[in-house]
Amino acid sequence: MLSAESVHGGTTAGSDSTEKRILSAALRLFASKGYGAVGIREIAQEAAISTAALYHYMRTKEDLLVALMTDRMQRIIDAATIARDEYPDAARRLVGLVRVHVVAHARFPDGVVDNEVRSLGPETRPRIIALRDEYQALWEGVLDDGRAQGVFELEEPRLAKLALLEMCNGVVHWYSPRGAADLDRVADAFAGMALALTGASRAGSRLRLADLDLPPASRYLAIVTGAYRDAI
Amino acid sequence: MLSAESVHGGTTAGSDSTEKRILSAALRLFASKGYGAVGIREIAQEAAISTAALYHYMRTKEDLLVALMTDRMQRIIDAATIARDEYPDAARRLVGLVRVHVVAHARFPDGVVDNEVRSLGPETRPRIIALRDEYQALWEGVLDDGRAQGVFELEEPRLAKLALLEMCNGVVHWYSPRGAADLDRVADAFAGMALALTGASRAGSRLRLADLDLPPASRYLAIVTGAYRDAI
DNA sequence: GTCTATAAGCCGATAGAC
DNA sequence: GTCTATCGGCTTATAGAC
Repeated sequence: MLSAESVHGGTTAGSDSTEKRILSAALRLFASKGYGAVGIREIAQEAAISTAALYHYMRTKEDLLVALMTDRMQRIIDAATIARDEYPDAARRLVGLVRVHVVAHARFPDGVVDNEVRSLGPETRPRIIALRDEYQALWEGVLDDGRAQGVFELEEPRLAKLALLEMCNGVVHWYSPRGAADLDRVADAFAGMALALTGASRAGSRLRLADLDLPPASRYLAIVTGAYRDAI
Repeated sequence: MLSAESVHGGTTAGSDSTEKRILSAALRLFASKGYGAVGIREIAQEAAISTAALYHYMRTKEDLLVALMTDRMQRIIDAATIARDEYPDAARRLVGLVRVHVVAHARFPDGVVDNEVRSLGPETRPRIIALRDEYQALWEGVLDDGRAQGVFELEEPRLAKLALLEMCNGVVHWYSPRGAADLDRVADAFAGMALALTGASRAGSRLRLADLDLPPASRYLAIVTGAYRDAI
């Protein structure tokens, strides 16, 4: 049966396992057309098997969605945690979270997680919501720390968290790849806007991305591709 | 046949016209479940008519979506234009756009416009995209003016526009009404964050919402409810 | 594990009576 | 303008052979 772990690769290089082909096809289709608009025939055809064979790997179509969402959430939580823990200060931590989120959403179809929670039934929804809350807690923690340290100036940290996340989520709606340099540009522009939005400052003057002496954007690309290794 | 104008009321108070009931039911269902997940039987039942009668008012299900999206886009363009033209300076204009957008998205199911463009066919999509571009041009104009006036500090105004719009769109995903005072609080928090994100400043110091001496939030609520009068 | 065949029901849309 | 009845096709999911 499908599970988050089973998304990871493990077959000999060259030909993907049937399971991985199914998950890959489903993710691609769900992301582009929406869960409700994708039929299992379509998934089966894209994975080059029959619809009946599909049911050897999954119990219901919704299981497929849950497996994909769980996998994506766990991967981005992993990547975000790594990025956060690389620095102790809230400003650099925030930049890490933004860069990871933007890069992950631009390079992988992670938008399904944000958009398809409503497609989940009452039994599966709470599990995904819990993962989403875990991820949001990461952001909330950084914002609260930054406020306590006097780095951020936020009147409504909870609303700021939601604003930042939605602003970064939006990337999936308009970003289309134009090379790695372009992705870096977008990720850094968003990191800069996040610093501005949170009112980040040091010694009374506005803190900009360039002031933080961070490693090049490729560092964050590496974190994301690491956490998404063998991802579908 | 359905059109944006026909959404406006005109019947004697008390009982809505069949047309309005249909549009109202469709909008509510599309917004909560997504266009693809809603059947015409469901719309018909919610509007208390048969599916056949539905086809007296529309040609296809997609027509229904197009009519709703066109209506919403035109209304928010109207409201945003009014809010923008109340002040000549870019900072107050930006605050007006943000407040109108947040209030409209929180009080009306305007999220369909943002989320369902992918459900449109190749014939209807360009018409909605054109309206969306018109609305975005309003935002872009304010950002460009503010930059020219030295009020905003933006390295990537086009990305800033997208970030601001997505951040405001996100309100539909988490906002649930807790009274008018709460909506004002959210709208003003977002206006403040927009000023911060754009690096708004005057005489070298950061420009905050309170510095702008704007009328109470009810003014923007009035603009929105005016533009959305008789809206479904 | 994968197939063909099919069940049971919903899909958008239409015919034709009133 | 609204109805009942229905078309052809698609939906999720299953039975049973191999």
